[in-house]
Amino acid sequence: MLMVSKSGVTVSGAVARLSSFAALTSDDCARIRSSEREQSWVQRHRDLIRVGDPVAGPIMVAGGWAYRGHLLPDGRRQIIDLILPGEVINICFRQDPLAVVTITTLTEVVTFPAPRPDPNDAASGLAQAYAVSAAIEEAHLCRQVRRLGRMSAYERMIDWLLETHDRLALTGMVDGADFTLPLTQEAIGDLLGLTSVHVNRTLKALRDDGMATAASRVVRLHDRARMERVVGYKPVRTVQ
Amino acid sequence: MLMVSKSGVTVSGAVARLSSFAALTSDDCARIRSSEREQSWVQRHRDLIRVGDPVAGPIMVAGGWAYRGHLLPDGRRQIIDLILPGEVINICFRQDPLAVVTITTLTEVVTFPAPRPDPNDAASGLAQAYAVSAAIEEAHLCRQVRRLGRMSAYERMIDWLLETHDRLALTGMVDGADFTLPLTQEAIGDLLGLTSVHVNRTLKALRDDGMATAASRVVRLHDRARMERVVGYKPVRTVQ
DNA sequence: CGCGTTCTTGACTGCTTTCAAAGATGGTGG
DNA sequence: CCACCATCTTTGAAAGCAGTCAAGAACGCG
Repeated sequence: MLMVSKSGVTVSGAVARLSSFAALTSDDCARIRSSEREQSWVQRHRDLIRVGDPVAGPIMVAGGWAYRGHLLPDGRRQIIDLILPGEVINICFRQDPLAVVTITTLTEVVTFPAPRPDPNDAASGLAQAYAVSAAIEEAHLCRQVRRLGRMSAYERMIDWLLETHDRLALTGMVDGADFTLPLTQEAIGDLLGLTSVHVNRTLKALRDDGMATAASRVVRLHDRARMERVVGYKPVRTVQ
Repeated sequence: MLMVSKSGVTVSGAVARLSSFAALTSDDCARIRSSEREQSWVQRHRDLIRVGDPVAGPIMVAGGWAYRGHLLPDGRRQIIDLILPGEVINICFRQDPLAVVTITTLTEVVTFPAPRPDPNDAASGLAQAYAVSAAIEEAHLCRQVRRLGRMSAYERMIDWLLETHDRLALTGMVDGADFTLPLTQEAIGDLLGLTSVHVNRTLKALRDDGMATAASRVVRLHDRARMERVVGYKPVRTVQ
């Protein structure tokens, strides 16, 4: 009865991800599972949250892909970072905060309110899991800056594919070296600071080099070891 | 007796900055001022904090410039974001956290431990000020991604100069349209994802266009209005 | 089956890098 | 006070990576 979109995770994936960040009580897990009932569907290409909106509380993205992004006055779009199914957004440590950045869906998305941790216990498992999740999000932001500032198109693509595979693995959304990637080449370009034309050429180069293929929404990493070597890849550390 | 480096702020600037984020009690301010006594000096080009180091508590950078950065295996350097005098680093909401990124000094730097907020009162003025500070830091990260991903060298330079002027103004470190910028053109390049040669050319273009000059460590914004128009500049909102 | 979106490829342009070398600057010691 | 040296800035010429423009092919949805 509780269905998620095609690119969705079961809530189990999301719980597994948070559990790997901090020890959740069985009550925590139960609260997450029960809030699944309050889920809402959002069409693709819709704003989930706009800059300046009040931040109501943490939100679980149960299924579908979204992004934090920025539109320049002349129409150029930059995708700041992706939000993958099973990840939690709107984690915030300020009182009565306002959103700093707009979040937009790339696919149809299913969300539900994630349980708020006990405000009197900042050390609770749930609060810690959210804090770690936020820290990892920030680490991904740093990686994104590094990618855009100092890597060639070829390196950016490799680094990002590896990172995305690892992130999806946390919620069990990979199948060996394969994963589903519901992004157009234009969206990939807006993420990696390239044109869609050059994304296409770069993917072709990766294919010709036998490193990875991306066809009909499925990515396969053929030679992960070599990809890691080319960009000096290190997974985002678990930061405690 | 308590001296700071040439590019330093008085602690008053740092207190003013935090006070603009949340209402600090006079006790908070007194605690900040009194911790100034525990200050330490760090030479330029030294790591203040290394990836994986345990995070002891918030640290005030009372004087000097530093950066969060990443070194690629082949020596390329990316400056993720700058840390300006009067800003607080190591703000963290995890239990027993480890540093996610290395922080390195660009100039001689003076730091002292910033007071820890009451762990039982997440709504205290100090805790809120730190939380807002961290949120603004993240907003700057997003701006940085946008700059690197979708702006030309010319636009990046303008956008960054405007942002830096605004950030320095929070601690009273600007003199009208002027401010001191203790960075080499190579460091600016590592920040903006450019070579030092192209930084030089870009600054020349800005000078020729009558927008801004940067000579002997002093930047002057000659035509802020036009600079803002060129890049569609909006200051980082106060995010509550 | 038809239409809009997305992908693919070619040819050409141009912004930024690379390589190189000369000039300015600033700090240090004689 | 000045010579000297390292560092930083400035400029030119040439190469290259990625962007732009354009058009045809493939795909997917109704």
